[in-house]
Amino acid sequence: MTHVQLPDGSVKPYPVGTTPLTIAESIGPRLAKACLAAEVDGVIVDLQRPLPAAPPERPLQLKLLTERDPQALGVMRHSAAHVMARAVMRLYPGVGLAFGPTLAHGFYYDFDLADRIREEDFAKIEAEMARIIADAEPFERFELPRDEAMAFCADLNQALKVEHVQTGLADHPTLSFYRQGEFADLCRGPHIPDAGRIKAFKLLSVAGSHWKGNASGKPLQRLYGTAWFSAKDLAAYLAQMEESKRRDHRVLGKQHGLFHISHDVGPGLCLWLPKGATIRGILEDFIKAELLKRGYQPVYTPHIGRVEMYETSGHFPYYRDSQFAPLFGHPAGAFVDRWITQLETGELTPENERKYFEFADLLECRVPEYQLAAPREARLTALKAWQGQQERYLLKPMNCPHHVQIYKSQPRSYRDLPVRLAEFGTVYRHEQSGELNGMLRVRGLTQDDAHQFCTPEQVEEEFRQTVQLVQFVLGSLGLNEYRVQLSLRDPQSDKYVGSEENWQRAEQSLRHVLGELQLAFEERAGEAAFYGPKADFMVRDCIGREWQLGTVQLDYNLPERFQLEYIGADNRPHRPVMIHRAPFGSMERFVGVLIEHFAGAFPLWIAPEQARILPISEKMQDYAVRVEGQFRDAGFRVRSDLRPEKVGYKIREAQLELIPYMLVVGQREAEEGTVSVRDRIEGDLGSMPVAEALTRLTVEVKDRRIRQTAPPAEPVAPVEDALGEAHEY
RNA sequence: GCUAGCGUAGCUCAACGGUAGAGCUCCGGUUUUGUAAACCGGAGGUUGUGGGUUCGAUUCCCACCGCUAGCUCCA
Repeated sequence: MTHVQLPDGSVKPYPVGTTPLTIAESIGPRLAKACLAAEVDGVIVDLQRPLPAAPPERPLQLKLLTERDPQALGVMRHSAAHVMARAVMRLYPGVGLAFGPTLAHGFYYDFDLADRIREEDFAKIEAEMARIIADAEPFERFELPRDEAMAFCADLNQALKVEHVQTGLADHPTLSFYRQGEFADLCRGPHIPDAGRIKAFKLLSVAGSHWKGNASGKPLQRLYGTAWFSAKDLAAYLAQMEESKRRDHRVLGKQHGLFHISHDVGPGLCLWLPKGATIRGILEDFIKAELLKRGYQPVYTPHIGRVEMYETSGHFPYYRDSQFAPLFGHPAGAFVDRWITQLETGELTPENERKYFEFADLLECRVPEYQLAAPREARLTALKAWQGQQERYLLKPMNCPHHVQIYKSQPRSYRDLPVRLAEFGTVYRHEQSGELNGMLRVRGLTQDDAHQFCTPEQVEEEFRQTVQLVQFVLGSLGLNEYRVQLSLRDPQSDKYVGSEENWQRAEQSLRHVLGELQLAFEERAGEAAFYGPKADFMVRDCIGREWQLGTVQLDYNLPERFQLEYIGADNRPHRPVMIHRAPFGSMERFVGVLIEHFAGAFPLWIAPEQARILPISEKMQDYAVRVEGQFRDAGFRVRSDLRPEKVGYKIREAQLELIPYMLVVGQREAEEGTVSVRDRIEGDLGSMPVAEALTRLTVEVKDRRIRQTAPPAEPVAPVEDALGEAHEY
């Protein structure tokens, strides 16, 4: 017998091998019909999956999943991926199947296919899918031992699946498959009972991908789709995608003159236009004031630094590929650099080496110690010695080494700690061209950076305060929904530096403080920086999209590498701990996210132009200018629209420019000393004395009030990790 | 960087082998205006760059630059 406990708490016995479906039927036919899958002890399974034995004192926890459960949505989408693959196989015979997992809002399937799938082809694939769904054939699970499974995949001509059974699933003695009509696929499942349960779906896009996500792996075509339990849900999702498009910061940034990326300056290099710069300046002032209150000290550091310093920090060797090339003082600098690299990797043939040697002379790079007959190590030493004597600078990819030098510039006592050095530091990173995206991913960015140097005992308190700062900062901008990701190292990987002990200590501290602050956080292995673990703030915007913004990182490593010290109470030198943190992340990215979050309609305290004075006719110009002066004197960013246009035209324009307040002034206002206030959200608020309007706006700024122009519809919720590692097979 | 698609006036788009067009913006004029668009006129282009095919290229081909989506990456 097995014992099953339902969500209402009741425990009932059933014969072993009973399926969730049978149980559902025993409860009621309507439920049985509505069920899509079941959750047994937290694991989602097929309705037809026999239940294992369980004693009455530890019954199986069974939850029957219907359309109301988000997990069921994930299961259905995975089935939709199978349906799509089946349709593609019918239309493109010989297609190879890779993986087809679910996503937060849909699914994809990777295909190995010589023909190019284009968006024009979607209609016919969707039509084929619709046929398959109309047939409503069941998904049937079956299992095979490894050898048979491999032979089965080979028979189906699915080479990638065979490879995956051999490699990724090497430790699985038996493998499961799902069959649906003529279509069978290696798959962990689970699936919905039959394809007829897919009520609304749509193919979204096609793009390239690689086998097993490896950039050098076999190129595949990835077909993206989404599926829902009702046409209404699908429509809501598509509407949200439209909304994302409407909020695109690149479009709004251009429209409202916030920033510009010029072909002539270079890709990924952001030009802040006056309005964008105003927004950034306000945010910077806001942070600076906050840092002052919290004991930070401002510093400024140069945009370049010696390569050797970044070799010490580890950034240069680790991130070489995504940095701008070093600036060499000697014309042969880059040449010698390549020479060294080739010598080190053994790529250099004796003949080429002779050429290098001759060419070096032409470039007036004289290395007398370099002997072609000498051992390789000696030749390398000679070249490196030459290189060491030359000027070699790096555009700074990180601020930390510079701040470390400031820490080191004087002896430090434990009484001085924590030392908190803050700088809006601009850094340059040569991001891959395909990664660039408006302000969200750029090659030159300014971090609202700071480095805190503290004693090991102070780490937790310092970390706590820093997390609270990030919370305060995000909250001030109306970004109140976020989750914290605790990014830890991948114990398998060798990309991390530093001792095991320090890593454990650092990870433990972060975990402890986050727990204490009662912050919901999830741990992610393999996401840490190479020098330490970090807490990343994943912020949800008003239409439900997540952005990684602020970050707080713990670092026991750089202090080690740079031999940082402070004198302790025992009068002996000790090693401090560093915290790297940036509440916004980068100004570029943060402002980009804010543009999308507010759809360009910034709250009054941030808006580049807070109010515009609109005289009814040219006769009221003098009064308009006088009012403008009064607002400007009170610290507002205002201007007057003195063009000889009708007021309706001026209002329309100001409204489209998302100016928070319009102050209409005509004959009446001029006589009474009032302004007619128009709010961009509420519309006409009527006339009021200038002083009253000033107070109104002043309060709104002081409270940093956030009023959305158009409160967006309830975001379509993502299905989180519905099937975990389902794509593994 | 990879795969695919795309680069036409300041912006949004049309023309797709045969003299490059519209709306908005901009400029000039008329109108002196009361809460989302007054009217008239004008200017604006080496069709991303460089080659090639052709009598003729914005259109077809190649290379480069850039943009977009996705992949990979993100200190």
